[in-house]
Amino acid sequence: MTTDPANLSKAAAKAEISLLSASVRQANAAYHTDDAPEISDAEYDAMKLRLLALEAAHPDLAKADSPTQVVGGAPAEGFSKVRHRVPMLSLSNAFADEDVTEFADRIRRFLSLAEDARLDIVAEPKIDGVSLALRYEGGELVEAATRGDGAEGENVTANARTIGDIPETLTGSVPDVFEVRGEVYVTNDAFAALNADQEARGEKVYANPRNFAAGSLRQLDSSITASRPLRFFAYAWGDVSALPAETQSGVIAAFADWGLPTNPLTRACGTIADLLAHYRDILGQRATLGYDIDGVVYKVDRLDWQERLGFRSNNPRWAVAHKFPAETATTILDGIDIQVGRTGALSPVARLKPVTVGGVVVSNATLHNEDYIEGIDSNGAAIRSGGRLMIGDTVQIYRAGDVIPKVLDVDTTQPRGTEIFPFPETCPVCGSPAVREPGEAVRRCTNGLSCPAQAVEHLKHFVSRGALDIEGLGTKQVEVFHSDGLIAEPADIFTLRARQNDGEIDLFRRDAKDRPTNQKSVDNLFDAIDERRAPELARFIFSLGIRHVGETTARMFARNYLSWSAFAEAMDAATRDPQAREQVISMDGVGEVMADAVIAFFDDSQNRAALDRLLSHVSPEDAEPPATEGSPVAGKTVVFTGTLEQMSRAEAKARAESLGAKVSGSVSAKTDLVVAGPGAGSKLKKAQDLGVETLTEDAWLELVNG
DNA sequence: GGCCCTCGAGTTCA
DNA sequence: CTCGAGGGCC
Repeated sequence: MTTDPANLSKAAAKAEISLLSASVRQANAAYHTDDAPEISDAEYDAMKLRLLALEAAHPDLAKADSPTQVVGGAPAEGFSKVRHRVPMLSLSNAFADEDVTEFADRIRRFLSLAEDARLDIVAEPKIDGVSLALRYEGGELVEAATRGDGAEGENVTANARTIGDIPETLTGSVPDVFEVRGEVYVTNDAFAALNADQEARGEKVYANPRNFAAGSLRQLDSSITASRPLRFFAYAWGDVSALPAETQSGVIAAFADWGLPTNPLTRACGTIADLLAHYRDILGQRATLGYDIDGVVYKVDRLDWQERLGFRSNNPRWAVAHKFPAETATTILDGIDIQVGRTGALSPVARLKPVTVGGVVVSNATLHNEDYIEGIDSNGAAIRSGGRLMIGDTVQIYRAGDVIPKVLDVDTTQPRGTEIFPFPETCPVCGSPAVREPGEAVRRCTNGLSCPAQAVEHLKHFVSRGALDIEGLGTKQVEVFHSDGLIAEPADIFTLRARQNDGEIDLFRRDAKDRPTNQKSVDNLFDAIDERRAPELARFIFSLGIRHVGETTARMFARNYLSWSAFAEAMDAATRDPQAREQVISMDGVGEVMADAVIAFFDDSQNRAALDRLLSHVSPEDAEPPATEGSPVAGKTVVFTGTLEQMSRAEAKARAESLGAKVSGSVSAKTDLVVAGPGAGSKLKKAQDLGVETLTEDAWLELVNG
């Protein structure tokens, strides 16, 4: 029986506090380092509550370093994060047979293979579950992580250990470090039985097996995970010290030898015809497999080719997911609303009579733009048999990629709606004219940041994950702060603390929704804001919301100019000097449209004023120069021209950039190196005229391969 | 001028 | 996730 904290002597309280602090700290460490909690969450919570009570009764004994003072990361608040050493990327999709043929053609082109060269491809069912990365060291399971956003996932090791299919120890000769990747899923029978059980007990009912698997894997109490019949298939790998084979199929075979479950329908195919036949075979077995699949995954078998093919920004070039036709549903188009985006784009959204598609109730669907409602694409071709959408129409919808609801077609067997939706020619938020530039699909509000909708979307973009990523300042908070007049532009975010201290504003509102409800959360927010006063250069450039400048382009600018001042000066110069503008355009990946968008941004006095206000609170960090150690071409500007025989242009560019070189499209005095294959013309001549060093493809390969 | 690849900006629901 | 558009090559 525990004693009321207030009745304890000072000495007894002090002793208990020190004992509990040590236990809580130990539990924290055990949880974070190896994710094998030595005590249950309930015990942990009880200890922490007792500690809090003691400290409250004896404030003079509460130490600054008490575990109760540590913010974030406590087990009760969720899982610790795991950074993936090799990113967990998604796959590009194929829907039609032709997409698969194109996939193979693209690979042949990239590798410069003959059209009839043998290209073995492994096909396997795409399991509709949750991706999981399992790290084995010395053959022992040491860590399990969810995919998360691909770069960082959650540490669910304790839960993974409860899954029968996942071996604690691998058998046979396993490399020192081997990160196995695969899918956690649940069989349809088990899902139905357990969901019925959940319902009978009045607990959460899951919409579909995938959600069930995801929900089960993310239980904070791993005894709950243990009670769920989760299964696992291994099909890929991440960080490894060595590979057991030279082909995809060889590695999968090794997985099976090591005691990992692999999918029995995995097969290497020598021709596209084989591949498509296997696809149809799997599609035919779909209903009787006993677990959900949503397509077939194809991977290039040879690992040396996989390595050469490499990655696009978001997915590997050597794999594709051939998706099954999506499930559709029929409902009524009740109306169309217009949303105004960050760039002023007017986007129509369909309001639908709620309907279940693929286990989820859908009541909205994107309609993209004016033409889409009319039933035509950007070339004016019909995109559906029913023609223009009318309010009241019966429509067929599906979830693109099993996620985004879309209108597929009008059900013309049903009575048609009668009301035409007149697409507005003024902004529904601010009333300014909304114009559609000739040749463009989108109609935009012309009021810029003076339009409240654009202003608030701009703020949301500024704090979003790829931009400044301010914790505690999400979509909801930005909306409320904006409408309550606390922030009008990004700079205002950084004066919140000062204005609060001066009593100019009061963020703290116990009654208002989505406003901080206590001093602690206000302070946390201020701290999170202060943490972003020196943002990475790339994030800062992206956060400005310049048209055509997304995450990738911002990163490219940052890599190129390395500091904010260099970037700003270059853009500034380009507003006055046509030659400086040409220099911007000469960057690989930047053309006239992008360059002019950035230049126009810097040329606008309102933007400049807002930027100056922001820069009085924020100092972007200089970007890291690329890793140049041992690279013979670091920092050099390289141009490829002519036909490359041993590698594709894309491959050459990726390789050069990974060695710290800048790849440009045109030759100038700033060019250090021109790599010329056969058939090189004007660029080679210009290089020779300018006295720029030129290399043959062979010489280039020798240089970079050392 | 046309084709292919990539990026940006829009989107849903739990 | 998808569509439209920009950039670069042929």
